[in-house]
Amino acid sequence: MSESDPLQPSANRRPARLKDIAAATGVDTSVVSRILSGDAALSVRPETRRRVLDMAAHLSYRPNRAARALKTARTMAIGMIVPELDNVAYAIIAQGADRQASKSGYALLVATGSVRDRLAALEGRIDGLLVGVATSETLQVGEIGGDLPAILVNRREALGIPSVTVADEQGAALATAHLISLGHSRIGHIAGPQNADTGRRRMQGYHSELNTRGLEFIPELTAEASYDEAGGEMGASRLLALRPRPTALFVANVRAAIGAMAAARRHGLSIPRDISIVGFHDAPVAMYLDPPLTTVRMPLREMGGQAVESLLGLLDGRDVEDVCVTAPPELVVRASAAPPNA
Amino acid sequence: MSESDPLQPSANRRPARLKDIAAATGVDTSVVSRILSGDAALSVRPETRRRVLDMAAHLSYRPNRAARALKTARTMAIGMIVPELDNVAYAIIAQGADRQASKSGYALLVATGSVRDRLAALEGRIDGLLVGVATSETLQVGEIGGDLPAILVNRREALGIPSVTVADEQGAALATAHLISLGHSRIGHIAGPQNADTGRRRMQGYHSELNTRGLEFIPELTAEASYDEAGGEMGASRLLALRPRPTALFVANVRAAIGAMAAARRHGLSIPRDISIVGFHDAPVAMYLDPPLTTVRMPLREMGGQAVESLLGLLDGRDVEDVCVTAPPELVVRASAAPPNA
DNA sequence: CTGTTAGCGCTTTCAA
DNA sequence: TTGAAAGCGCTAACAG
Repeated sequence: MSESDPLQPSANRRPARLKDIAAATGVDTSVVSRILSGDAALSVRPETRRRVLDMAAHLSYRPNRAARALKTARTMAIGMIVPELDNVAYAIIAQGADRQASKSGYALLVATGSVRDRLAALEGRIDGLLVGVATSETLQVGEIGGDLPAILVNRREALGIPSVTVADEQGAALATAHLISLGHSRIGHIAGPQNADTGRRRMQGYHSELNTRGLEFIPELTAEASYDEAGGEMGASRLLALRPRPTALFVANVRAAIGAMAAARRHGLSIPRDISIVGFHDAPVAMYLDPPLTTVRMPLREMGGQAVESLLGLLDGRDVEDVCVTAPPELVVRASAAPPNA
Repeated sequence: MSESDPLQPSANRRPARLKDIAAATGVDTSVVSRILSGDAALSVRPETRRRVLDMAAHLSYRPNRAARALKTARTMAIGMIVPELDNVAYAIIAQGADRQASKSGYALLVATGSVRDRLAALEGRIDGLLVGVATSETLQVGEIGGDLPAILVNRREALGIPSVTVADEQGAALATAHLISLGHSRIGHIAGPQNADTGRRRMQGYHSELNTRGLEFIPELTAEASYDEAGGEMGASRLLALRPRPTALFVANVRAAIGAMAAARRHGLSIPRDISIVGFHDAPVAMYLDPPLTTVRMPLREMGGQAVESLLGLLDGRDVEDVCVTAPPELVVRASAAPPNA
C-alpha cells in the first residue's frame, strides 16, 4: 500500500523517472537512457526498444532537466537580453533567434533590462548569451557574462565578443538616396544615440551617401536623439527651426519618426508637402500613420537566426567571426516622402 | 602540477564549488552550504563564517543551479507566456511581474507564442507559469502545463486555474462615460475578439454604461476586430459606413485605435470634429498621434505583480482565488474626443 | 558548533 | 545486446 500502481500514469503523481521505466520494463536505466536519447551507437533488440518507448510514452516520461544539466553541464538554453520588450525590432530579432534555437534543440529565454541586472537571473540557466542592447552602458568583456559565451546582436563593440549586425550604413544610405532622388538637397538626419553603434553606423551611411551624391554633410542638419517618440520630437523641433529649413528628414528609428511627424505638425508643416520624412526599420504602425511612413526594412529575423548560429559555433568551440547579415535592406515606399515643392 | 593554485580565482577555470571553499577553509561543505544560504538556524563561530564568506567572495563562488534544482526540486524561476513581444501592454505586465518575482528571489523567464509550443521549452526550467495569452486557443486544464502550477493573467476562463485581471468592464465604462458626457449618444464600439475574455469584458462595460446612462445598446454599432491596426481599420470602416454615422468610437485597444483613426481619415472624416475616438490602454505613441489619442490607462504593472503573488501562493500550497486588481482605471484625456458638432 | 552521510535523476565508461 | 557503478554539485537529516 506504499504506492499506487506505477504503471498507471495519473495527473497528480510525481513524474516518471528513468528508473520507473527501467523497473516497469525490466531493462536497465542506462539502456533506457540510451534508447530514449536516441543514442545511435547503441544496438538493442528492436523489441526491447519498442517496449521501452511504449512505456515511456505511457508514463508520459519527461526527462528531468536539472539532473541532465547537472550531469552534462549543459542547460540547452540560451538567453537573450534586450533593452525593452515593446519594440518591434527586438521582437522580430527574437523571433528569428527563437526559430533557429528550436531547430538545434535549444530554448530561447528572453529577459529585459540591463545586462548586469539580468545576468544574475539568467546565470546558471543558460549555456550562452545573446546581448541585444543597442545603447551601450559601457561593457567590459569580463563583466558581460562571467565566462558565458556571448554574441553581440545588432551592435559591434571592441570587446572581443563576436557580433552579428545588419548593414545599417547601407540601409541609411538607401533612405538618404531615396530622398536625394526625389530632388532633396537639404536633408536633415535625426540620429540615434551616438554612444550606440547603430546610431553611429546609420549616421555614417547618411553621411557617405550625401558625399557620394556630391552633397555636403552639414553637422548642423544633424540631431542626436533617443530612439523613441520624445527623442524624435525634440530632434525634429531643433532641425525644423533652422533657416533655411531642411526639406527632408531621415530619422534613424520608427518611433523617433513618429515623434518627428508630430513635431512637423506642431510647426504647421504638412508632410510630405513641406517636409519629407523617412524612417528606419519597418513596423505595422507605419502604414497607418498620417501620412503612411516610408521606411527601410532591415533583415532583422535573419540577424536573430544568425546570432544563434554564431553562438552555437562558440559553444562548439569554433572560432567565430563578426558577421554582417547580407540580405539587402529594402525601401518601403509609402507617402511620407515626396519631391520638395520648389 | 595537476591543478593551478585553487586559491587564485582566474577568468578561465572551472567555477568554484562548495567543495573548493570547504577545502580552502578547512570547513565542511555542509557547513559552507548552510552559511552561504544564510541558514538562520545555524550557529557558527563568527570567525568561521567570515572565513567562509571571504573565501566564497574571493573565488567568486556561484552556486550551481542545476545541482541545487535537482536537490531541492525547485528551479526558482517562473515562466510567462505572452502572445507577442511587441505589445506595450504585455511589456508593462511583464515588468510588474519581473519586479515582484525578483523580490522573492525568483527569475522571470519570458516566452512568446502559443502555450502548447512554448511549454515544451519551458518545462523543467520553471516552477510555475503565468499564462498571458488573451485570445483563447481553447485551453484544457491538463493541457496548460502538465502539473505545473499556473495563473491566468489578464483573462478569466473556467479552467480551474486562478486568474488575475484588471477591471476591464470598469475601464470600458469609463471610456464610454467620457464620450457620453461629451454629448455623444450614437457611440460605436470596435470590440476585441469575442473569443477573448478581455474582448468580452470590454464590450460588457461599454454595454452596461450605455444602459446606465439611458442609452440603447445597438448591436449594429459594434464591430468585432483583432487587436491590431488592421483590425481597427476594418472595424471602423464598417461602422463609419453606417447611416446615420456614429459620432464617436470606443476602440478596445491602442493599436486598433490607430487603425480606426486611419479609417476615419480615409473616409474624409476629421477627428474629433466629425468623429471622436477613445482607445484602451495607454502607450507612449498615443501622445504623438494626430490628434493625440485619448485613452484609458489600466493598472497593468500591478496586475503583473499580483499575478506573481498569486502564483507564489500556489507554490506554497495555499488556496488562491481569482483576483481583480482594484487600482482604478484612469482616463487619459488628450485630443481625439470632443463634443459632437450639432 | 561542526562533520558524516545519503541521495536528488541522469549519463557514461567499462565490463560482461 | 545489456548491466554495474560512479559521479555531476548540492542540501538536509542526523550524529557527534
